[in-house]
Amino acid sequence: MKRVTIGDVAAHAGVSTATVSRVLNGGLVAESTAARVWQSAESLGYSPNALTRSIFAGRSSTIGVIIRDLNSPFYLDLIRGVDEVAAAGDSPVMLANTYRRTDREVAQVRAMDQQRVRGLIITADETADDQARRMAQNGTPCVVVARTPPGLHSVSLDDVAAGQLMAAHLADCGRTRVGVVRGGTRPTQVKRVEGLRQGLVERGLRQPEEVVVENEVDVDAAVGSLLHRNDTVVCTTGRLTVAVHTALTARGLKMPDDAGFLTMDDFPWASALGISVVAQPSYEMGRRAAQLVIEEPAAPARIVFQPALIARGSCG
Amino acid sequence: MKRVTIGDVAAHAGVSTATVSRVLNGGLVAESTAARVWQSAESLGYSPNALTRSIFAGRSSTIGVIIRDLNSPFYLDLIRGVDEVAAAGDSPVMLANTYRRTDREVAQVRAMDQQRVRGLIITADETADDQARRMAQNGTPCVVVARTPPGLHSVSLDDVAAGQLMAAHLADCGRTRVGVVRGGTRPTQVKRVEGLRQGLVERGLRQPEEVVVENEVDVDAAVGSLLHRNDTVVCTTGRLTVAVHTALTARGLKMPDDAGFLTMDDFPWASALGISVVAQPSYEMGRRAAQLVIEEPAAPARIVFQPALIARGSCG
DNA sequence: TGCTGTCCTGTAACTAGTTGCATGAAACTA
DNA sequence: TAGTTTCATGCAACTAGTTACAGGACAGCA
Repeated sequence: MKRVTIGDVAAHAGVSTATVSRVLNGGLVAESTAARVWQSAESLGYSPNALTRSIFAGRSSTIGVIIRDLNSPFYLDLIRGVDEVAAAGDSPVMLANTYRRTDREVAQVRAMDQQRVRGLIITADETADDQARRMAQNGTPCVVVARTPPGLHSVSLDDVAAGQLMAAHLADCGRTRVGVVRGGTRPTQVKRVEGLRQGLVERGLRQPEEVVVENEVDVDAAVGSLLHRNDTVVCTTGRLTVAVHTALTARGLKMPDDAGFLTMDDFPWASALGISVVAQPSYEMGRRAAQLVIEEPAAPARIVFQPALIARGSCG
Repeated sequence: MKRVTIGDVAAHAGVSTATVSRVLNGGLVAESTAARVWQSAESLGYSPNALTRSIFAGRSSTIGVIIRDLNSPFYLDLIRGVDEVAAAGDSPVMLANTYRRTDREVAQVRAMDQQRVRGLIITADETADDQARRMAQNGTPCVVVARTPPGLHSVSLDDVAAGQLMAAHLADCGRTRVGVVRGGTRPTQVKRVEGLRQGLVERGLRQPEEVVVENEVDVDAAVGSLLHRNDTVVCTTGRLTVAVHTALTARGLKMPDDAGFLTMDDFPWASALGISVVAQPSYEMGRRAAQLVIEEPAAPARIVFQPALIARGSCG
C-alpha cells in the first residue's frame, strides 16, 4: 500500500534521488544511467507526486473554475471552452459549483486559493471580488466572467448590444407590443433590458413592459401579467427559457402567431423548437478566459464579446 | 508577491511553526497564544497551503471525475450529484473531459493518479481499466460508471430492464413495428437493445429492426431506413436524442400520430416537447459514486440502479 | 607528468507544512 | 520543601520531491 517514491526508484537504480529527478525532468544525465532509471521507474510502477512538485514550484498547474449554476447551458459551454485550453496546456481543471449561494462563492474562492491554483475563473457576485483581488495580488490570475470589476481580468458580453439586437429583430418582425422577463437584478440583466429599451425607442416603438423575476416558480405569473398588454415575450436570461416557454405553451399559445418569443443563449433544442435567440459565444468566452489565466497579462484585461442573433421563426 | 507562510505567521506571533500548526488544526494550545496566532494570521492574510498538507497526508482531498462527454445531460447530472456529495465533505472536484478519445482517457487517469486524488470516478472505455486497477491497488478508490469491470467499484444502470421498460411501454401504446437506433457498440447499448428485444418477444411482438450508429451525422440516414418498415423509432442513448428527433421532424412527421418516438435519459426540454423517455437516476448515481469514493469499501461494490419510464405521449 | 576543462553524479539545503519527543514551568500533592 | 503531575511549547525529524554547489573521473593538451 505504501506508495513508490523517488527514493525507491533511486535505490533500485543505484543512483541518488537527484539523478532520478534529473532523468524525469530532462537534466544532464548519462544515457546509460537514464535508461537504467527509466527501467527502474517502470518496473516499480512509479508515479511522480504532482503535489510535491507543485509545492516546490510555489503553485499547482491546476486551473480553478467557480460556476454559479451547473444546470445552465451557458456555463456548461464555458466550461468546455476552459477545459479545451487547459487540456492543451496539460492543466487539470478544478470545478466548484456554488448553486448561486453567495456564502459558498466566497468560500470556494478561498478554497481555490488554498489549493494554490495556477489561476481562477469566476462566475459569481461582487461579494467574492475582494477575495479574488487578494489572490490576484498574490500573483494568481483571476478572470471574472459576465462582470467587469476593477482590478481583475474579465470576459464578458456586450449586454447593451444584446438588448439592441433583440430590439432590431423584434422591429424587423413587426413586433411592437413587447413584454420582457428580466432575470434578477444583476448588472448583466439590467444592461440587456436597457439595450432593448434603447433599440425599441430609437425605432420609434413603445418601451417594453418589464417584469423582474428571480426564479422559475415566479415565471408563469409574470408571463401571464405581461400577456395582458403584449403579444411578444422577451427573456433576458437563458436560465429562464424553459420556464417562459412552458408558460406560453401551457396557455395554448402557438409561436409566432399567438405570441412572439425571443430569449438569450443558444441551446441544443432551440433549433428543434424553432426558438429565436440572441447567443453568447460562451465556448469562445471560456477559451479566452483560460488563455488569460495562462498568459497572465500584467494589467487587468477586459475582453468584451459581441452577441449574435439566431432567428428561427419564433418572432415571425 | 512572496506568499505568507506558516513561518511568517510564527515569527509575527513570536511562537514556533509547530504552535501555529497546532492552533490551525486544533491541538493543545493556550488560549492566549491561540488568540495571538489567529490575530497574526489574519493581519498577514495567511492562507494555508493545501498542497503541502496533502503531501503530508499522503493524498489530497480532491475527488477526480473523468467524463467522456461534457455535452451529454446524463454526465452533467452525474457531475452535479458528485459535486453535491463532495461539497458536503469539503472535497474539491477535479474534472477532466476526454471527448470520447481512448488515448486521453488513459492519460487522464494517469494524471489524476499523479495529482494523488482521494478517489476517482471514471466514465471511460475498458482501455483505462488497467490503469484504474493499479490506482485501486495503491489505495485510491476508483468507481466506474455505466460498466462493471472486475476488481473496481461500479455504479450502473440495469440496462436490460431499461430495454424491457421500453418494450412494455411500446406494447401498451400498441406500437408493433419498432425500429431501434443503437448508439455504438458498448455493452450498455447492446444490453438495452437486448432487453427491448426480449420484452417485445415475450409479448408476442415482432423483433425490433436495429441500426447501429456511431455519431450524429449518420443518424438521419439511419432513421430514414428504419421508417421504411417501421412506424416507431426507439433510441438507446440520450446522446443521439436531438439528432433522431430532428430526423423525424425534418420529414414532417408528427408524434405520436405519424411516428412513435421513445428515447433514453430525461432532459430539461423533454417535457416541453412531449417526448417519452426511459430515465436513469443520473444525479443519484453521481451521489452514490462520490459516496463510494468517500466510504472506500474494502471489496469492490457493484451498485445497480433501476430505470424509470416517463411517458409524455410521443408513443401515443 | 601536470594542468585544465567537460561531463556526470552526489550531498545537502531548500519548499511549506506536520508531529513525536523532550523540556520547562506552574500547580498540586505529600 | 521536595516530588509528581499537568499543561504548553520548542526542537528536530519527517513528507516527496527540486536544485545549487561541490567534487570526482576522464580526456585533451602542453
